Amino acid sequence: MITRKAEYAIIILAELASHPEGTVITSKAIAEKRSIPFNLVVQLLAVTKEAGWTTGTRGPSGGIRLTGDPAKINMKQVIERVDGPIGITRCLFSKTPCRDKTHCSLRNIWSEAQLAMLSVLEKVSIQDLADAADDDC
Amino acid sequence: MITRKAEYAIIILAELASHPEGTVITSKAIAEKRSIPFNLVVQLLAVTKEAGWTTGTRGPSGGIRLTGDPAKINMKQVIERVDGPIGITRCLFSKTPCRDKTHCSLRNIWSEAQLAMLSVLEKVSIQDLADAADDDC
DNA sequence: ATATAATATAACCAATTAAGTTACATATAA
DNA sequence: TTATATGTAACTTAATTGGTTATATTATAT
Repeated sequence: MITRKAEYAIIILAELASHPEGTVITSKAIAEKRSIPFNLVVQLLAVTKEAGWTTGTRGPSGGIRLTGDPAKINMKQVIERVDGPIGITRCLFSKTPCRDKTHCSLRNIWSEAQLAMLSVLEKVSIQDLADAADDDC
Repeated sequence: MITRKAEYAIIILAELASHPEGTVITSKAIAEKRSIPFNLVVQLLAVTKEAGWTTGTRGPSGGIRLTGDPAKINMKQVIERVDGPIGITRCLFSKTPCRDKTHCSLRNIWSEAQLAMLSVLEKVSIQDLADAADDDC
């Protein structure tokens, strides 16, 4: 399962993307605005920083901002950064050869199903999400 | 995540489907042939029985057989029976309205991604898997 | 300078879930 | 009537998830 943390990270990035460029927003403000536990925001910003997507400036009047283009960050990338490799079944994590032919063809199907899912998530960027927030629901 | 139990159930059903009609196979034989813990086979056969897909006859020379047409059982159905409702994110389980618009559009994307995955799993039947076991890998 | 507001980092914890086990009950063919 | 098979339920253990706590570090406003 895609964890809540990954979902939070996506929301945090979308929040940052919807802010005027050049301005910063504090972790606390993000946490309050998007109803995410403050400590988790901080924790996840460490991940996004590590990925090179965000930077923070400390001290009073400090805050967080995006470093790059949110149109170039897609949902799959964020999920993988936060949760690690994606696998809809345990089977897809193992690198050992198939146990038998049924198992092997099954693996191909898991793989196909997962690719179908990921192709959707790859197509949606953080920018898309920031834009969507303006549309009707 | 799709659990290993669901995967086992699929393998068990495929094994049953690849047996000559009218014959039975014991739980123990299935367990050994497919390298699934015997107790899990028994546990999962309770689920497939409940679903109306298998029946067992007890006593010596007893065993398990399919009740219906394996072409009419698809992978999604089996997964849902064993694991319960499928959801690639926690979000998709909740029935509460969206917290905000970003969250809402995000939910739509999760939903779309999940549907893409499920449409693959819906298309593959137990019969397909039993047939595939004969093909090359 | 220094107090304060902010990010940064790491370790910790409780609840849930996954995977498998154990124990026992029931039915039936030989 | 006994051995062989399925059926049912409760239990156990390890990993994961979601979140908390604690502490360190940095930079600005006064």
